Amino acid sequence: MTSISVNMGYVQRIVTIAPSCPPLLQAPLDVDDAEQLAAALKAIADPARLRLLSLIQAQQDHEACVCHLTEPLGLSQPTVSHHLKVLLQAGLVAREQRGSWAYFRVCEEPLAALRALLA
Amino acid sequence: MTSISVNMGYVQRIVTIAPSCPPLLQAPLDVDDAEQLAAALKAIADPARLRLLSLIQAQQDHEACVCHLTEPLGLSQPTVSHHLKVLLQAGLVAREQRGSWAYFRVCEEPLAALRALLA
DNA sequence: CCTCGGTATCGACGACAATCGATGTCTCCG
DNA sequence: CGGAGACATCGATTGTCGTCGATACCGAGG
Repeated sequence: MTSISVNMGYVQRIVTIAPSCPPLLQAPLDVDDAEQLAAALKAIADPARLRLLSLIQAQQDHEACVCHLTEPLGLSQPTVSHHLKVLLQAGLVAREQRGSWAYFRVCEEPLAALRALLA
Repeated sequence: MTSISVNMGYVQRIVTIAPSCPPLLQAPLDVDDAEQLAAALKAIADPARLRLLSLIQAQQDHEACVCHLTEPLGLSQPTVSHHLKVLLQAGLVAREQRGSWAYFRVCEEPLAALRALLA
């Protein structure tokens, strides 16, 4: 089962794209599957979040803390933190606290699952 | 070259995802590439539009006119027309007028291009 | 403890997008 | 040419989202 958490408005909740959810063009999507897939896609349909994923992956060791991301992104620290939260609750990044710093890594599995559902 | 038209706000414009645009996790995305990719993703990050693509593809002959889509979608005709316009300008569907009816077909190439960029 | 620095949350604001009813446009057909 | 039907556009409304400054939280080090 492919599990993807998504962001529904500002009320965050966890959903699961069931194994029965067919690829987009292979069978008519029911209402629930469409909403879940759309929510997952919304999590990455933002230039700041796409650049965040790309920037994190571009670091050596493929991880970064917030203070290394605000300046290359050109966004304020609260805004970066907000986008990381969206990505975190979408399951697209993982967070690890080490001392005072929070390190983020990209999770590639949900991205691969999304790719598969676009077929 | 992979050409994808996208919807920027309500001002529609055509952009091209250049061949130099690297897959998301293989090199840091520059600002323009990120905006274009996000705009293309936004076109499909909507449950109504995902269901539209799915519904059109589920018809025999893989095409449908608007009047066959409003009822299974549960949306008004102007709303369906609006979503089809977004998909049309994103290059994700093609429109063909035959008599009084407008037939829409899914374009699979842009979807494949999007999948490739998520790697 | 108390401060300091990194990060998250809050509240507000402005922009955008999904939806609909009303209306316009175009095509076919009598 | 005039009516009917299919579809697009317009205008208005409502909800959502990206952004930031201010502030709260929290671990580390003196």
